Formats: sequence, C-alpha cells, structure tokens
Amino acid sequence: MFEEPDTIEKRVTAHVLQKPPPSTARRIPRQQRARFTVAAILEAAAAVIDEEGWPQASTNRIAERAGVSIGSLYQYFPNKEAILAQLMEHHRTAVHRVIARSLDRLADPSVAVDTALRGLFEDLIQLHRDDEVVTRVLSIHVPHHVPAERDSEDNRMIHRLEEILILRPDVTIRDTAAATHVLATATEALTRWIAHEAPEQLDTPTLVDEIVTMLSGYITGPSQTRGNNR
Amino acid sequence: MFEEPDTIEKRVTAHVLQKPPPSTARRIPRQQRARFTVAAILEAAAAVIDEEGWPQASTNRIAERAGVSIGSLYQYFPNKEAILAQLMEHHRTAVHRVIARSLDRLADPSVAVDTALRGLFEDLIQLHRDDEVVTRVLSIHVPHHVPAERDSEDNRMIHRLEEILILRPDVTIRDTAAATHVLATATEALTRWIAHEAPEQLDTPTLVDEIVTMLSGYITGPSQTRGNNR
Amino acid sequence: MFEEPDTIEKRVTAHVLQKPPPSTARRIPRQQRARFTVAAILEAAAAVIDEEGWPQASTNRIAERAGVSIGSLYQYFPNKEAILAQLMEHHRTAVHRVIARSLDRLADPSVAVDTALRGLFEDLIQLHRDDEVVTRVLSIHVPHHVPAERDSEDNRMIHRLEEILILRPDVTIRDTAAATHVLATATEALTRWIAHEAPEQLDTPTLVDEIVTMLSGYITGPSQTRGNNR
Amino acid sequence: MFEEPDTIEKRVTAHVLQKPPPSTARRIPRQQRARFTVAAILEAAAAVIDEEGWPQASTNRIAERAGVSIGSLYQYFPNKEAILAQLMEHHRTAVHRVIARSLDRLADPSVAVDTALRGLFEDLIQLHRDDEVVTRVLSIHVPHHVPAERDSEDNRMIHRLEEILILRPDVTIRDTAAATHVLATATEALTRWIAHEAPEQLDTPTLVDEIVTMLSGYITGPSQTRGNNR
DNA sequence: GATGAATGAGTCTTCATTCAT
DNA sequence: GATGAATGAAGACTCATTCAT
Repeated sequence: MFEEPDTIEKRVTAHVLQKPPPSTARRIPRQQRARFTVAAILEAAAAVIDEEGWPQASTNRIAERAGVSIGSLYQYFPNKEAILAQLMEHHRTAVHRVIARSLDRLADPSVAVDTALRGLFEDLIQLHRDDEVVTRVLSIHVPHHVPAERDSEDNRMIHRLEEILILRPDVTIRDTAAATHVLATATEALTRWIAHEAPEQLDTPTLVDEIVTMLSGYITGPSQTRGNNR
Repeated sequence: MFEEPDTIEKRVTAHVLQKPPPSTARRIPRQQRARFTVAAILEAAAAVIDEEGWPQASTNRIAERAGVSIGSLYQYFPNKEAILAQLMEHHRTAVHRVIARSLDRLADPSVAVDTALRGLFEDLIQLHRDDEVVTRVLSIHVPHHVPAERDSEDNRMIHRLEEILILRPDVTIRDTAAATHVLATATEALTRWIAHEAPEQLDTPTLVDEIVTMLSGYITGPSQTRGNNR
Repeated sequence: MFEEPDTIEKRVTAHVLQKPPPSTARRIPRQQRARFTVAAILEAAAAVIDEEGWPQASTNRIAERAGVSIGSLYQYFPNKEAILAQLMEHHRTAVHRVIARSLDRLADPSVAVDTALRGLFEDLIQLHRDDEVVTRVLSIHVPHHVPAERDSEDNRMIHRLEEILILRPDVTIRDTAAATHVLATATEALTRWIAHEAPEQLDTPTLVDEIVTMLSGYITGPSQTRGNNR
Repeated sequence: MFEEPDTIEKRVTAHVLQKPPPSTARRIPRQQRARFTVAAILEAAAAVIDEEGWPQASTNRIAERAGVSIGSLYQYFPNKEAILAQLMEHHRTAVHRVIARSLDRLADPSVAVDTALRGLFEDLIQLHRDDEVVTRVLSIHVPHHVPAERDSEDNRMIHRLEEILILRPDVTIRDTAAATHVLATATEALTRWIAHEAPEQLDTPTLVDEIVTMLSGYITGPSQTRGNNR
C-alpha cells in the first residue's frame, strides 16, 4: 500500500509547496514496528493540522501526539511537507480508485447516467466520511487548490470521461471538452461541501438527489424525465 | 500634585484617572499619507501571499514590499490576520454587491433565468479578473479558517435566492432549500475555477455557456429549450 | 515648584537608570498651558506605570492617557526616564520637607522622642496617602532601592539625625552612627509598608503606636516608661 | 487508514485522537546535560538582571551569557517571567527554612529573645551573602509584582510568630498582631539593607547588635537589661 | 533504531524617538 | 507650539531540523 516515498513526495510537493524537495533520502519502513510508527505519525499529523491549522502544526507537536520522538519522525519523513504529501497521496489514490470505478460503469451504455452519477457521489461522500479528519484537512486547512493545473492522474481521468461522453448515445452536450471540466469541478466542490460544510438540516440523500438531477439533466438533456431518478 | 492650583489638578485628573480597556484598536488613517500607506500594505500583502503562500508571508516581508516600515504596518493592523481580514472584507463586499444585483434581476419574472445567471457569472468572473491577485489569494492560498458555515451575509443571500426560486413560476425544482445551497456552492466553485484555474485552451464564454445551460436547465427543468440560451 | 529639569534629571537618572542622559535640552514650560501639559503627563505617567508596570508603560500610552500628543511629551521630557526622574524628584522633595520638620522638632530637647517620632510617621503616611498612585509607583513598580547609596540629601539628613541623637540627653544608644542608619532604614520600610501593603485589618494608629514604641524605646532605652506614649 | 489491519489502526487511534489542553508546560530536565543547562540559565539570568536591570535583561542576552542557545532557554522556561519566578522560589525556600529554624528556637522559652533574634539575623545575612547576586536581584532590581500581600508561606510564619509571642512569658507587647507584622517588615528590610546597601564603614556585627537591641527591647520591654546582649 | 537535548534563523510585535506638516 | 505618521532596532518566542548519547 505504501508507494516508494521519494517518488510521491517529489510529485506532490512540487506544486503544493514552494520549497525545493530536500534530497536526504529517508528510511523506508520495513519492519512491523516501523510501519506502525509511520501510521501513527500520519494520523497524528492529520489530527494536529485539523485542530491547529497547517502553519501551527509543528513537527514536534505531531511527534508528541503520535507518541513518537521527534527524531523518529525525521527518520521516516525528510521534512514537514513530506508528511502532508504522503497524506495527500493516500487520499488521491483512494479518490482516483472510486472515480475509475464510476467511469467504468458510465462507459457501459446500459447503465443510466444518473445511476452512475449517484454511485459516484455516494462513494465519494462515503470516502470523505470514512476518513473525516484527513479529508477535512486536505479540503480546508491546506491551501486547497493548486493554482496551475490538475495533476496528471486527474487529467487522465478527465480525458477518459470526455471519451465516454462522446461515445454515449444519450449525451446531448454541445462542447464536451468544456463540459467535462465543468462536471469535474462541480463534482469535486459539491462533494467536499456535502462532506464537510453543509448545514446539518440538509440531509445528504436529498442533496445527492438534487445534484444528480442537475448533472444528469445537463449531460443527457431535456429528454431525461425529471423526478424519477431515485 | 504637580501644579499649584487645585483647579488645574481637577482638570487634569478628569482625563487621566480611568484606565481604558486595553484595546487592540489601531490608528485609523486620517491624513492622505496614511491612507496611501494602508493601501500599499494591502496591495503588498496580496502580492506576497500570492507568491509565497500565507504561512511564508511574513509581516516584515509585506512591509518591505509595501515600501513601508514594519512599525507603520502595525500602526494600522493589529496583527497579521487583520491584514488578511481586511483583504477578505473588501472582496466579500464586492462579491455581495454583484450577487445582490443578480438576485434583483432574477426576482423579475420577465427576465429569463439563463439571462440572469449569465449576467451573474460574467460579473463575478469580471470581478475576479479585475482583482486577480487578491481573489487568487483568497481562493487558493488562504486556508478556509471557518470550515463550518457561510457568514451571515452569505446566508441572507441564500435565503433571498430561495424566496425568489419559490416565487418564480418557471422554477421546477423539488427541494428548493437543498437546491439553493447546491446552486450557491456550484456557482462559487465554478467561478473560482474559471477565473484562476481553468486551462487556457478552454475559453471563458464557452465555459459560461455550459455552466449556464447546466444551472438554468436544473432550475427550470425540461421545459427549457436547450441550445438557444446564448 | 518646578526645579530646572536638567539638573534634576542628571542627578536622579544617574543611579537609577543605566542609560547615559541624552543631551537634548528640552523646553522649560513657561506658559500656563505648558505647565498644564507637564502636569497631565506626570499624572498620566504615574497612573500608567501603576497599572502596567514600568517596563510596559510606553511613552505613547502615557501621552495618550494625558490627552497630549507624543510630540508634545517629547517637548518637555527628553526621554522616558526623565518622566520617572521628575516623578521621583517631586516625591523626594516632599519627603525631605517632612523629615526636616521632624528633625527640627527632635532637636528641641523639650519635645519627647516618641512625640517627634509619632509626628514623623503620621506626616509621612499622610504624604503617601495624599499621593497614593505616585508613591505606590515609586515604592513598588520601580526598581526600588538604589544599589549604591542613599542620595546626598538623604545623607545630609542622616547626619543631622546623628548629631541630634548625640546631643539629646535622653538618648542611650551605644553606636549612634549605626543606630542612625538602622532608624532611617526601618522608618522608610515601615512607612511604605503601612501606606501600601499592610493588611486592612491592622489599623494604622495601632501600627504607628507599636512602631513608635519600638523606635523610641530603642532610642531612649529602658528608662522610657512603656505604654503611656499615646 | 494508513495501515492494513484494523487492529493496528485501533492501537494508533488511542494515542492520537484526543487533543490535550494546550499546555505551557516545558520539558523537565532529565539528563545530566539538561540539568546543567537549567542551572546555567538561572545563574546567567541573575547576573544579567543584576547588571542590566530586569527590563533590560533580555532572554537572548541571558541565553548568550549562559552559553546556551535561546531555543534551549525556552525548552525549560515558558517565558521570561518564569526564570525570575524560579529564582524567587529558590530564594524563598531558603529564607523560609532559616526563619523556621529561628522560630523553633524562639518557641523554646529557655532561649533568650535576643539570642534567637541574633541567630536569625546572622543566618539571614549569611544567606544573602552566600547568594549575593540572586538576593541582590530579588531585593533591588525586581519590581515587587504583588504589592498587596505576603504569600501564604509568609503568612503561615507570621502566624506562628504571633503564637509564640503570645505564649512566651517574657513578652510584653500590647498588640501582638500588629507587632508581629512590624517585626517581620523591619526584619526583612533591615536584612536586605545590611546585606546589600549598608555603607562599608558600618560593620555588620555592630549593626546586628543595634538591631537586636531594638527588636528584643521592643519585644521584652524595659525589663531587658541593655547592653549585655552580645 | 530510538531518543530528546540542543540549535539558531526567523517570526510577530512593541516602543522610544524623530520630524514633516 | 502641537500633531501624529513614520521609523527600525530590539524583544519575546517558535519551530524545523540535527546529532550526541
């Protein structure tokens, strides 16, 4: 489950954080004890960042919270940013897995667009709820978009979505390229909002209903009968 | 005590004898020079945050960039956060003004929904472009300090939108409360994305077209004829 | 009542504060308005120092409290220390006046020692109470003794006391020089304590009684009948 | 989340999930090296305060004088005041120990009052001389932060003294409560004065003689034969 | 492997003081 | 004379990171 850290760090760190990636190679955890340590640090980091915010989350505090010495922390992470990078990478991987599955379903013309979309939202929201602290940290406390672009995996998925939309017979969108990005952006923002910010009195299934209505109505056009999509 | 006649002492005492509550209030710029200083600080702050990120944007660097001494900065801002707060306040006010205008238009049933929406997006995007640095800073570099809720003015506008949607005869939404929040969330995210993150090859009018199609299709339902909304 | 400031400052500043006296000569207040300003500054300074302590009492805060611009403050006081110096000088002068009067009485052998002492304590305590804030500041907030020695006026008075003790027939002290200093030290400390620190339930006349008993018993020896000294 | 087996996650969570109250508590020195560091800081602090005065004694200067980095200083002291507090605490404890011993002696009616007092003064003065810098700092450079009252241990001792005075048959004081405070105040002030301020030409034994004569004469009244108390 | 003491550059902020208006 | 905007050295304190034990 753990990618080789160096590769991850470089990719993620690159656009989120300005500092040049320091080159000190770190130990890769092999033993059981070491994996436990790393897990504790990541979890502690998420908790501390969530409570104090990224700037206030000091490595010493994270180590203490993890029940680990600061020295140990630096044995597995070359610097503070790397902790965040690894947190992000875990999340990204999970999100991409969910999206890939939904795209697979959407690629099958026998699956209705709204069904596929509903599945996507339910899975994404579930993923955010399963890992509430980490996703909240990544959505809120951490500088939250990347100014430049989506990363390469994001782009691969956007491309795949575009191809699928072009091929599906029930899609009535005019500018597929534009629409694809619009869908992706709206999906990301609405998922975050439902998972972390929506007021309590709005219940999630209703919100998903409305969103699915909006998006599938947009994708398949007026032919879609409204209201029977649940 | 320090003066012969009792009368003087009494006059003096009046001023002096009560301790004012320790205030964080800072000087309010009165002179021309001072107003210029404040403006320079705000502009420099936006630039530095944009370039370095919020955590790295030190008050000293901001002051230096503004061509002002650090002491002057602290004459007008009680702390680092206050600079950001003022930046946000300016932006919020501008955004609310734009939204209020659009809501007024939408309240008039003779104005088509898509027309009103298109106006809203065009104005919002324009506002982001007019103040590129500040809006980028607020959209991207600054952690959302208040994860929970929108502020009171935001909520007032959401309420107003809900009322309007309920009253308009052409609106076919089922759950207006949910829909209102969904619309607001999508609008905010899509505006930011177009203004600051969308890839260059996607041109803005096309994106706005697609978004307006999506949102007004959602609001007014299948009766809306697709494709003539430009 | 105002001595020429420069002379005062140099003498007082010299041992209380390490900084070299800055040489900028300041305006001497001549007009009514100016005297009022100076009085307001001194009173405000005492109040601010009393509330915040000497290190926290900033010149800006003092000026503000005095209802005077910081520029004006620096027109009459060359630096922060000078304000304190002037405050001390006023106090010293008043104390010396009271002591001189008591010494005069004590020099008259027909006045009983305990009578003279009682008068001294009553006057000193009164003086502290009349000017509570200033004396509290000088007793408590300001580094409170001078490491080296008492100042020249203090020493002159101690000398005079010694001479008087030698001449009075009813004095039974063995080492007059030592005794004189002991008396002076005890008097100073006990006065401050009664005026600013004694617990409320101990009433002042009783305390003065006890002190006078102690001191005059010491000075005049066992011949003094105890208990009829009030 | 960061580890495969559920069991691990649970183990990790235990440590991490609760936010401890933000504590100002600092590391307690465990290693030999650390204890040395703390001692060096305290010693340096006393020296710097003694030379520069409390307001001018910056933490950076103290650290430098201690031959320690500023970071180390803040590992053991949460703020500047804490250094002073620790210095005071050491001193207080030592003083209380000396006083307690003297009170024990005074509680024994077979020990003459003047003997007990002489012992007290000799011990107190010795203590001040043994720790000259610290006691000078505490006596002179440091503002009395708590003007109002003595601390609880002080009060306990004053109480004990009062009880002893009431029980001793040779005590002739009228108002014991008042007298107790007077004695305490005079003792404290005279000790400080002898240790740090008395002019060189007055030798300590003589001064102690005079003081003991004064105080024991006061306590035991005219019956005390004067002059044979050495 | 782990620990935690030590480091010191860098942060936010204050404040005595000056000087153009 | 008075004002208050501006200054910048200096202070308290934090925190990522290293390294001796």
